Amino acid sequence: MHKKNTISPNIWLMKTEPDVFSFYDLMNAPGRTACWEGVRNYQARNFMRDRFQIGDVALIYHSSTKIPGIAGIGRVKSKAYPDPTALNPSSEYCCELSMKRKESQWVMVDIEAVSPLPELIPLTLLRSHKGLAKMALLQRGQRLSIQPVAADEYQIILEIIEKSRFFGFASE
DNA sequence: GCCAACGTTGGC
DNA sequence: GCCAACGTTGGC
Repeated sequence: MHKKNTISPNIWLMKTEPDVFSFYDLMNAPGRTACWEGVRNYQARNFMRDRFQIGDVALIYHSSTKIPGIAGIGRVKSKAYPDPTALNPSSEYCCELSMKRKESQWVMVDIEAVSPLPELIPLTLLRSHKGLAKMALLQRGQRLSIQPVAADEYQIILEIIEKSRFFGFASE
């Protein structure tokens, strides 16, 4: 039985548009680490603020692109801290409410690239796995940019990665 | 580019 | 606090 404790890391799925910032950009960032700025959804923010722990796993997902899917694995390197772009008038992430209150209403975390996948796991492949049917990402109309991933779902994803390492997705 | 489905806003 | 209108997300 899975027992929740402070040792086992949480697993998160974090969406990004690769045209804006891809997993490969993260790989090439100094220290392979970047701050995950620009999250502007309360539920996603609250996950970072209340639930993110250093050492948590982050599955980096590419959205709004030709082949959406999981591109790489990252790790949470910091606790949540205020996202300063909310207070930057020249940033596309500038936030009116934050400006009015003179305090960022948004948070971010530092994410480190751990390893790219042998190949991107397409959304279509995730959909084809029965064991992932309840995964948040796959639910109709799901748009949340930061989602918790269940331990058993993560295990299935790791198995998919292991298979693709040797055989590619042709084996699926 | 379309559009379904969602989150947010604001009038009442 | 309701809910219609609007804006956004994101697969296709």
